[in-house]
Formats: sequence, structure tokens, C-alpha cells
Amino acid sequence: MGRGKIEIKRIENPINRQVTYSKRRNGIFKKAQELTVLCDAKVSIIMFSNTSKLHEYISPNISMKKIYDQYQKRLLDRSMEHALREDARALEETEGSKQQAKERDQRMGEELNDLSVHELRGLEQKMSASLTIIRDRKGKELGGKARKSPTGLLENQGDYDSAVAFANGVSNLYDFRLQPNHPNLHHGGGFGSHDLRLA
Amino acid sequence: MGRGKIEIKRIENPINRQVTYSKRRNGIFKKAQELTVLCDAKVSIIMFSNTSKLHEYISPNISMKKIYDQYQKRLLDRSMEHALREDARALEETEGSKQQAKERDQRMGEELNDLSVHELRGLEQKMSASLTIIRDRKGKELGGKARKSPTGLLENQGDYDSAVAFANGVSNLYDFRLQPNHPNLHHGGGFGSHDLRLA
DNA sequence: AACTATTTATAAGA
DNA sequence: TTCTTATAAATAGTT
Repeated sequence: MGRGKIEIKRIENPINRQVTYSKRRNGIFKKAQELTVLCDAKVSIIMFSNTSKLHEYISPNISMKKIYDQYQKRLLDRSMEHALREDARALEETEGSKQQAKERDQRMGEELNDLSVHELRGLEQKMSASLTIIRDRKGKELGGKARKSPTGLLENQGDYDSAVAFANGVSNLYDFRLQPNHPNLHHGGGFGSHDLRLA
Repeated sequence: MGRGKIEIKRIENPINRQVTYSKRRNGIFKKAQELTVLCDAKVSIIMFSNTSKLHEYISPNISMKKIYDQYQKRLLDRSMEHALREDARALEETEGSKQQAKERDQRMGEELNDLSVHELRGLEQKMSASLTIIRDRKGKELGGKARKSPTGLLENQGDYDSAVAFANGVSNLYDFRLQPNHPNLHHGGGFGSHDLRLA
């Protein structure tokens, strides 16, 4: 898109890098604002240059905080969906790709680290309800056979008895037990999506 | 950029809107990943479609949480800089554009609403130090004249005596007293920047 | 999803 | 930084 084609690799000359950053940043922000208008979307972009300069775009009538709050809520929903699917597939779990899943889970745990007590209370309630359903279904499927949930959520306890207690444990819990939906998500700059509605 | 030129206004046909959203979203994400590689930048994009679907891009080796944390730290820095400039200009303050400033301040307050206690402790310390400097300077400039800070930070108290006390008050404080650097910032989808280093 | 005629972004140069 | 312009890339309308 210029006098010559360029390879997509780091620009070593700092001057050229800065010029390209500036031009392309403006290009992306312009595209973001067009998408906002054309498609009635909400877009949040935060970027830090090589030299740590901050630049941002945010659609009208929303704030970074609101977008990020919604984003975190969606992560929770994804987590719940995943936990449910995993539990439902408990019996046919294989040994393969355990390490890969564990690495994804650690990144997901980071994203979920600073959820508010309010959001955690919501999660707690969803989990209680969902796990009750799972227990019922599994009881039927498994009969008297000894069973172990792959997500580990049923081990060693009943439901949590306070949002605060849950909050205290959530970081470690998610660090090793959750897994995002989309194979590209959080892997070297991929992008993902899912279909839940705004809460 | 197509068979015909289009106006940048909401696409009313839901099918076309969805198709355009999908194409342009992919375009933006591709541009973001190119910028990441070419310029060694860190980019975070969160978007919600018209139908509330979530899509995201994040540069490799960083998380949404880290980017957002950095973003919030920069807002604090901007706020401090602004507060200092305002205090320094206390004497020549005019009556003009009060309402405009107030609206900006309210949005900034929203963005700052959920800072952690850790970050607030840092802010508290910065403010204490800066206000001491300002007091010294003003004492020299003003002599015995009665003085009122435009930011209101010097009224009715000494320094805050705990991070928690400060946290309890920070929302209201910022709701009405801070003002961002950049004229476009937080105004109907503008984008801004400043030059501070990463903390 | 693919296909292209066009528009748009931008690399290089001033 | 800003502008110019040849060229690469994105995409609107169509199939």
C-alpha cells in the first residue's frame, strides 16, 4: 500500500518505525471510527508505541471502563460455558495436550484476576446452579461409579458460602482450571469471538 | 474501497451491516497485528457489534488486564499533571468554559472509578509531594493574600492519612475536579496521546 | 465464501 | 511534521 511492498517484520530504523507507527495508528483509528458509525458498533483501542507512548480510541457514548467491564463479564461467561462443556465431557477426557491447555488457563486466570466482588457473587450463583444441574445429570449417567470432575469444581466442598471467600480463591482456581473457547484467543495476538448477549 | 464509494453513516440493512462489520473487523485486526510487528507496539482492541457480539485483538505477550492497568496508570499521570498545571495557573483562572470542563471531568472520573488500593496509595503519595511543592511556590507568589486552589485539593484538610480513606473519596473527587490533557480525549470517539513513560 | 472494479491506505520521497 | 503520488491493500457490490 505504498510506493513499494513491505514485509511485515520489525522496522529497525527508529525514525522510519516512528513514522510508520504514526501513519498506521491514524489509519486504524479512522477505520475504528468508520466501523463504529457504519455498523453501530462499540470499539475500544489502547496502544503503546515502542517508546511507550499511549494512544487510544473509544467509540462515542461509552468509556474504556465500561467496555472493559463488559469484556470481563464475557470472559466469565466463556469460562462458565467451558466449565460446563468440560464437565459434560468428563467421561471421555483424554490425556493429550494437557500442557497446552494449562498454559491457556494461566493466561485466562490473569484476565480474571481483578473481578469485583459484585461480579464474583454473580459467578458464584451461576456456578452453584450449573453445578447442581451437572451433578444431577452425571448421577444419572454414571450410576454408582466413582466420579471425578475434570474441572475439579466438585472436589472437597459444597457450594461456596460467601462471595468474599470465593474471591479469595478465584485467582488460583482460574489459573489452572479454565480454558477459553476460541483456539486463537490469547495466543500470540489472535482474536476470538462468541455469541452471548450483553448482560 | 470497493465497487462504489459509500457514505460513512449507519448501514440500515441488518444483513449488509453484519457483512460489513465482519469484513472491516477483520481488516482492523489485521492492521493491528501488522502495527504490532512493524513498530514493536502493544495493541489492545475490544469491540462489540450491533448485536452485542464480542471480538478482540491483543498483541502477543501481554494481556488485556495489563494493557488496561497501564492505561489507568496513565490516566492518573495525566490527572496529576493537569492538577499541577491548574494549581500553578490558579491566579489567572477565568470563568469561561466551566460547564465544558465539568463534563470532561465527569467522564475522567468514571475511568478512574475502579483503581486498586495499591494504585491509590501511589497517587496519594504523588499528590502529597506535589502539593507540598505547590504550597511552597504559592506561598512565595502570593505572600499574605488569601488563596483558594482551583482544584480544591488544599481546602479543609492536610494530607490524607490512609489509602483507604482516600479510596473512599476518590470517585467524587475526580468526578468534578479533574480534566484530561488532550482536547479530543473522551469526546465522541476522539483519540489522544501523551508522552509519559511506562511506570 | 469468492470475485473484481474501485476506493482507500500508505511507502517512499520531497 | 506535513504533502505528494505511485502503488499496494482493503473492500462494496455482485455472484
